[in-house]
Amino acid sequence: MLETFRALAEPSRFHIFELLAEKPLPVGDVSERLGIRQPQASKHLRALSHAGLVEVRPDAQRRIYALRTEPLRELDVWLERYRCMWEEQFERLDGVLRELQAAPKKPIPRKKRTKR
Amino acid sequence: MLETFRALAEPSRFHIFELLAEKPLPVGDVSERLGIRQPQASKHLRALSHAGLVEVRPDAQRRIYALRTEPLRELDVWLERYRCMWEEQFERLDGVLRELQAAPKKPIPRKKRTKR
DNA sequence: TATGAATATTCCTTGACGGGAATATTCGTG
DNA sequence: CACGAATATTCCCGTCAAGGAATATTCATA
Repeated sequence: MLETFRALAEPSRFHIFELLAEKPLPVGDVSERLGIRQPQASKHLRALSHAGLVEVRPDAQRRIYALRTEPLRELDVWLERYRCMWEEQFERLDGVLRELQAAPKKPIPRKKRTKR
Repeated sequence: MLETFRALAEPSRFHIFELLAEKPLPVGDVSERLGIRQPQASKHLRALSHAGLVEVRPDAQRRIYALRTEPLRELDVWLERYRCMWEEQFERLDGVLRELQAAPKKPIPRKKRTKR
């Protein structure tokens, strides 16, 4: 879970991941389509692989990288716990705002920010 | 999206997020229950806030932090694109393995890893 | 308005990480 | 078995982020 987040938090890796969503690609194609150098592509792919987000299939000297969606399934399972809070969220936010604006118990502070 | 990943990739922040899933808490309680110092708690909460994952409600000198699930909704939307690949994934993985083991076109390499 | 509680911010140091360049490795082929 | 293509690894460097300690800020209250 944390590994998944860490891996996808990197812009290039996220980009690579989405690129591989179309279809599996060898390292060369990835580096070319991302506009990054081959070593970086290899590094990022290794990171993604370490996180279980991609899998490798050797093809001669090439290595075809393809998506692995299992970590995403875990992510989905984790999200499941929060789905029930989605509608509730709006109500609470709305409620809080309403409460704050309708009945300000505290007097308005006179100190003003002069930062800008 | 990237911000969400980056924020939750940090163990302490992930922990805080899950803690706040139970109920909103002031900074002191967060730092105490996480076993981290107050300044770090404030910092992490600021990061989470910057990522839109929590919201603040002032209460006297205290600040009550509560979950915001909207980024998770975005995450869910993003996941949507990959859900259709979940069953497909198993078939493909199975297919590749079957193909590799049934008809190895390439001769088995004689170089053996002596790493271990 | 001085005080204490709760929280935020700053400064500092250190370790992790990404990019660049060079080099090593793997693999098919002649 | 030497060579070239594709990829991986290593070394170096600059940056960024996290933790620790100290300090600043905010707020209610007496």
